Amino acid sequence: MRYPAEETARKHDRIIKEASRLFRERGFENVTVAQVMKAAGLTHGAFYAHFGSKEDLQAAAITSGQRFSPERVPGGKQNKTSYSDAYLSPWHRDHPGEGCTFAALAQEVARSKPELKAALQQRLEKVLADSGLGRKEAIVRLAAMIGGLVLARAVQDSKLSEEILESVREELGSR
Amino acid sequence: MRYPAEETARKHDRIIKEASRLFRERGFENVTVAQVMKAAGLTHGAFYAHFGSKEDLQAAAITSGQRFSPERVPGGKQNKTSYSDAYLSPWHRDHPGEGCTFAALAQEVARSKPELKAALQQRLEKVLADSGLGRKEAIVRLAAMIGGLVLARAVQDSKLSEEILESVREELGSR
DNA sequence: TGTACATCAGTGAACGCGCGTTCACTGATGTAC
DNA sequence: TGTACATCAGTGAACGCGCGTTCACTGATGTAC
Repeated sequence: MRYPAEETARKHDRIIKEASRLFRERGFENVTVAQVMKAAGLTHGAFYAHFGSKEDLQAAAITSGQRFSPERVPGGKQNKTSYSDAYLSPWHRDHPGEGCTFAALAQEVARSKPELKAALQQRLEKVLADSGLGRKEAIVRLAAMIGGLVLARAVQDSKLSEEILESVREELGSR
Repeated sequence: MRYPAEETARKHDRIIKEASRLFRERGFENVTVAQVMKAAGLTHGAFYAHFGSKEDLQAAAITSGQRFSPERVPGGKQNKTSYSDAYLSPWHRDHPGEGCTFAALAQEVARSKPELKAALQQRLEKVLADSGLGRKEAIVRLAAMIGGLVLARAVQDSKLSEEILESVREELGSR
């Protein structure tokens, strides 16, 4: 049946939001269209009323997914914690679904079609512009944070994981 | 039919080598068992005479895959180019199959079973030990290199990609 | 040293399952008159 | 304002394809005697 236009738009946003979360959590390949739709409270058949393909949804998730913010980290609302400290926190490591898109999906994007790379690039340019730092410094600091977080997530031993986070935290803090 | 033991061992190594290359190039999920076996000059049915499952092969590829080395970069044999300059070269960016395992597969490993994380961790410890640097400095530099390379691979515009590589290269060079 | 037999890497067909996508159908909304 | 009809988001079954894995079979190798 037909639904009010406003309600449809809300559902559309919900699909993107849930997709963005699930994709970061498990990667594009490990999330099915049906899972996204279920998380959005719909059935999978309705998906194609909103997007042309799963790949279109991936692009929308990269473009419109919410940004990582230190305020999301528990205890991070007090402005004691710097951006890099929040980024390299155990909480961020353990919650990729609520975290940085680059640290979660960049490698998959690197193997994907130009459209996805373009979406990620646009997001990156925004992050660099909003950093309040010089362009080169913003790039270098972001690279270190991403590399550190990715490594911390990929090792088994939590001691080593903490050591990685702390090493990069210290390095970026002492400037 | 039965084959000489030595020949079988050579085939086993070839499977791991080709898998390691293909996995880094396209990611675990985008490489099929049949493709690996074909690259190794065999048919897919023989795979289970060598490995218990695709996941076992992933672990073997991480453990035994060849390391990235500056000598593999064209023009990198002359010791003019430092490790970080070779790592952050356009050649490395464009040849993930011959490149760093962490920059190619760490995000997928982060979402995988403990066995894969353990394999990656072992590899990481070896890299850190062989770096000839202090532990903290080795971690920080590696994180920056990985993050830089991953970003450079994930954007669409080659100008931006070069800018990322150069920014991190400069940063790591000036020490 | 020679002979009989067990082993096992390899082949290629087949199985089973999951996933992206399609499709016939529904019925409230929005529009034309 | 009221009525008739077209629209289209949503449902759930079904399709088609690819992939990991299994299996019956082959035949040279390696072993037991």
